[in-house]
Amino acid sequence: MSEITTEMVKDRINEFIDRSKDLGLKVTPQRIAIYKELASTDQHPSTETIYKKIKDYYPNISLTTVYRTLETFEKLGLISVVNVLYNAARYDANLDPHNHIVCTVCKKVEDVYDASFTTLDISDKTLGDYQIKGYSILLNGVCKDCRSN
Amino acid sequence: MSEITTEMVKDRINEFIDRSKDLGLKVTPQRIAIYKELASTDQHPSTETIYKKIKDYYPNISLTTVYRTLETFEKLGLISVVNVLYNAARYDANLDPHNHIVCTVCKKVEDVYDASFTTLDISDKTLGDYQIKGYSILLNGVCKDCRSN
DNA sequence: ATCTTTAATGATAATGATTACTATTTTCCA
DNA sequence: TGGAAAATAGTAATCATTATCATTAAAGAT
Repeated sequence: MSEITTEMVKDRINEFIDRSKDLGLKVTPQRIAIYKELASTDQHPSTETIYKKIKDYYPNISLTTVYRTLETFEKLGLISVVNVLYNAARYDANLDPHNHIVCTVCKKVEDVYDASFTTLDISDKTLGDYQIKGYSILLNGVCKDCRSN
Repeated sequence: MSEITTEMVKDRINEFIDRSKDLGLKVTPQRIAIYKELASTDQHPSTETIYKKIKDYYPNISLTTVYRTLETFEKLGLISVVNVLYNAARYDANLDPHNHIVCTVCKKVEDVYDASFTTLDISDKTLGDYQIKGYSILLNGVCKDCRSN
């Protein structure tokens, strides 16, 4: 939670290698480096950020490889994307309290009106160095259209 | 909630015009068109989608204008962005249940471990045509660094 | 109604993020 | 060890967004 020790990272890399073998993924130095960078931080880095870090000690790794590898890891559930809807900004003129559900396949977003999601008490709560302004809940699933294909 | 009637849209456009005047925003046909498109749908469209819709009846509107205008509206609170973190994919190797807080200024993302956010009961719930797989809560605020600048 | 100031727009270029393509290299199992 | 299949590197192409700047239009003052 607070500190990520080198021991913890080692363990997670070993787990990662085992899971890769189970999944039939080839274990390459690039993949280990990419997983290691991600497992060593709680900063939720972008592809570019990970790429730059690795470049320091693995100068000829390709940016394309980092993109492809993160996508592969994500599809297999080895890592997760913080922001599923990272492709393009999506807007909403409806300012009433509500939340959203996104189809993880086609990225369609629909409104969700559900009291149990709009009554979370975060009033005046302070987390770390943040004064919380609000929150949004994003449910995820696969829509009917995408299930039938 | 279910239907957006032309009456409702008219009302919202009138509100929009009033609020624009209050805010010192010039009321242009482009801005009305953009607001109208957004107020007429619950589809959470992208900039490009809005642009294409308007093109049909306003062929020489500029894509740049749509980008600029949506940003302006958002900054003034006339509309909202569904996905604050739309700039680039952000990854996480930590698969333990937790949530995130994002600084709306610098887009930094930090982990939040708070039982009240990880115990939402959505098990087996079905919403519309979705089978819910999971959910994520994104708190938002302004971090210490960004507040002091 | 016209003038004037100032903001908004349109067109295009530039940048940033991501994906496609392909020849070469590497993993890993027989 | 040898070879099939998968992964990588490098580059080009595409998609989303932002910057620039000359032109146009909104809105208050005359």
